Amino acid sequence: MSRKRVSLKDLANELGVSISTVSRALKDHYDISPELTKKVKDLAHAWNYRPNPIALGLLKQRTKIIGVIVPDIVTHFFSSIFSGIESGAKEQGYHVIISSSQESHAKTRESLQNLLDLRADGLIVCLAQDAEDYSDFDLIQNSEVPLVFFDRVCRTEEFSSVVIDNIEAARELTVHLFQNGYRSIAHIAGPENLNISRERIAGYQKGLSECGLSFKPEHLVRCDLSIEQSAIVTEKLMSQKDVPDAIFGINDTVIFSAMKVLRRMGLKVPQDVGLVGFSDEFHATVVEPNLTAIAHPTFEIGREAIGLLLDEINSRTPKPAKQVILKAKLMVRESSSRINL
Amino acid sequence: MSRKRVSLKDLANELGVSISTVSRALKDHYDISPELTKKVKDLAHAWNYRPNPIALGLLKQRTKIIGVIVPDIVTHFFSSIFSGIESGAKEQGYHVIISSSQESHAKTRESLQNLLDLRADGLIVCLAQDAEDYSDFDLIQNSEVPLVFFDRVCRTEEFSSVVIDNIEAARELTVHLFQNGYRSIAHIAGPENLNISRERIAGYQKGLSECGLSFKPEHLVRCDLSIEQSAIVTEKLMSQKDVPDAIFGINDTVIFSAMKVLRRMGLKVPQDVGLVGFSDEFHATVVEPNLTAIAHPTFEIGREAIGLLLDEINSRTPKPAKQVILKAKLMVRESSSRINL
DNA sequence: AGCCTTTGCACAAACCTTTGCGGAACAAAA
DNA sequence: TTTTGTTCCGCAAAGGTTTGTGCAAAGGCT
Repeated sequence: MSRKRVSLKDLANELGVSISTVSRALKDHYDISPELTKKVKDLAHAWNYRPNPIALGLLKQRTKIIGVIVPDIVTHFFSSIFSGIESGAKEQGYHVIISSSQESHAKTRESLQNLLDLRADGLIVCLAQDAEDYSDFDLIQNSEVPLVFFDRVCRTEEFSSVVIDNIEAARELTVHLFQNGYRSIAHIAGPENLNISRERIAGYQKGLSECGLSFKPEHLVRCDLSIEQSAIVTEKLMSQKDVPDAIFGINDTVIFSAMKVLRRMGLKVPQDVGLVGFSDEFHATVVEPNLTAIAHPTFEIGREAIGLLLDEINSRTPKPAKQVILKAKLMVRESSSRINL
Repeated sequence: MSRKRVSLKDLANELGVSISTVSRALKDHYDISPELTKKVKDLAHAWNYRPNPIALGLLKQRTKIIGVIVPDIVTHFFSSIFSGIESGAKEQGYHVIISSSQESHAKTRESLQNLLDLRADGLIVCLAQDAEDYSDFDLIQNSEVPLVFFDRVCRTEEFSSVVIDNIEAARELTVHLFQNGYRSIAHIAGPENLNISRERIAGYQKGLSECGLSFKPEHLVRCDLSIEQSAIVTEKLMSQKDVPDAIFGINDTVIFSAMKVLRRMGLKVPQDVGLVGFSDEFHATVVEPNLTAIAHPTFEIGREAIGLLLDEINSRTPKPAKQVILKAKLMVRESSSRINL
C-alpha cells in the first residue's frame, strides 16, 4: 500500500482534475458530474484517503480535541469520571487529552497553558489540592475557550461546573451514624481551600446539630489527603481524652488509612468505631468490613461535564455558566451498622 | 486582553515587517538585527504570542500527539501504566490521547483508525481481551506510524513491546505456594488468545513440575476476567472432589472475587486456602488479608513503552522491533503464609 | 569611481483543506 | 449570429508556520 498518507492533491494528480473538484466530489457537491464523482470516490477508497484533520483544524480554527486536567489519574474516582468524559466525547467525534496535575496547582497552570497552546476546543478541570489563587483562569476567560469544572471547583459564576451535593451528603452520613447509635462523631477533613472540604464540614456540622450533638473542634481534624497524614491524624483523633466512636472521612484514602490504624490499635469496625466516608462502589466493597459510603456517581459526573462543555462549544453565543448538582447516594454497608450486631 | 489568538501575521502587521522576519526574530536568527529582534520579542511577549502547533503540525507533518489504547482505563493497573506514559510524554512535549477499548477488539480497531486519521505521531496499545485477528495492525505497518504494545501483545517481530516475564513470575508464585505448604494448587486463567494467559499457565505448569506436583486439568479453569465469572469458576473449583488448597489467580479481579467466594463458603485465607495472584501494590494491601502477589512495575511499564515509542519516532530510519521484558517482583504478604501461623 | 561582500530584510512555496467566484464549453432560445 | 442559460470544473484565498532564495542598501576595498 501507500507509504505516505494520501492527500487531495494526490488524488487530483492521478485523475487529472483539480484539488477543489476532488474535494467537492467527495462530498457530493452538485457541481460535479455523477460520473466524475464516482471515479473520485472509487480512487479515494482504493487509496484509503482520509481527510487531514490538522489542515481542517487550521482552516476551521478548531481541533476536535478537548483537554482534561485531573489531580491524579491513578485513582478509581478520577479514572471513572474520565471514562464518562471519554464516552461522551467519542460519541461526538472529539478526542480527549488527559493531563495529570499530581495535585499541584503549578502543574495545573502548566497544563492549562499547554492545552490552550494546542488550541484545544474546550477544557474540563478538577482543581489541585493546593489551588488557592484562581487568577490563572483569567487566561481561559480571555481566550474564549469553554471550560467546565467538576468536583473541586472555583469561580462558579464564570465557569460551568458539575458537583455533587456535598452538604446534603455529609449531613446524611452524619445522621446515619447517629441513627446507628454513634454519639461521638469525628471528621477527617481536607485542605481548607477546597470547596469539597468546606462543604462536607458544613454538612457534618449540620448533621450534628440536627441530631442534637454538639460540634467539638477537637473532633475535626484536617489532612492533606495522603495516606501518611491520614494515619497520623487518625491516631491523634483516637488518642484524645474525648475519644470518638465514629469517624467520617472525606474520601477513600483517608478512610482506608484510618481503617488500618484502627485495626493496629486493636479496635473493631463497626463495633468499637463506626467508619463512613465518600468513596466509590469498587473500593468500598473490596475492603473488610465493607464500607458504608456516599457513592459518587462518577460516570455521570463525567457525562454531565462533557455534555455541558460540548454545549458551550457548539453554541455560537457565549452561554451563562451553569451549575449541575448531582445527587449522591448513601450506600449502607457493614462499617457503620453497630445496631444489627 | 486579546480575544483572538495572535499570529505571526498580527505581529508583523503591527511592526510593519514581514511574517518571516518575525518568525526568524523569535528564534534569534542571525539575519535579523538585534534591535528588531528585541522589538519583536517584546511585542510577542506583550501580546502573549504562542506558536500555533496546528500550523506547525501541518508543515512538519507531525502532531506531537501520541495515542494510547487500553482495554479499560478504570483499573489501577492501566491507569498507573498510563501515568508512566504521560510523565514520559510530557517531558518531551508530547500530548497523550487516551482511548478505551472496553475490552473490545472492534473498538480497538476503531480507535486505531481514529488515531491514525488524526495523524498521531505514535501509538501505544494493549490488546483487548477478545483480540484474535491481528491483521488490523497491517494498517499501522503500512502507515509507518510507530507502535508499541505492552502487557497484552502480538506480532512482536514487527512491533516493539514491553511485558513482564510472565512465565518466570507464575513459576515463582507456584513454587512459593509449595514452599508454604500448599500441595494442591489451582489456577484461574484468562482467555486463550491472550499471551498473558498462555504464559502464566506455562509458568504455573513449570512451577508444578519443579515442585514434583502433577498438573491436574481440573485445577485449571478459565474465565473472562469479569467479577461474575471469577466467582462462578471459583465455586466450581472449590466444589470438586479433589478440592485445591491454594488458588493462583491471573489478576486482581479474579483474586478479589475468589476471596469473597471463599469467605462466603466459610473458608479462611490463608489457613484453609492460600491465595496468590498478579496485582499491584495498592489493591494487594487494601484487602484483608493482604494479598501475596506479583507486583507489576506499572509505572515502569509505562515509562518503558513511551521511551521505546519516542525512540522510534525520533529515529529517521525505521528501527527493528525491540522487546523489553521487565522483572516483576513477588511481594509476600499474608494470603499465602500458612507456615508462620 | 567601480566592484565585492556583508547586512538585513521580503517573497514565495509548502503543508492540506474548504469554498466563493469566475469562466469555458455547450446547448437552446431569440 | 447573438444572447441566455446550464453544466462542470479550475483558480485563488485563507488558516499559521518555516525556510530557501532573492534583493536592496551599505560598507570596504582597490
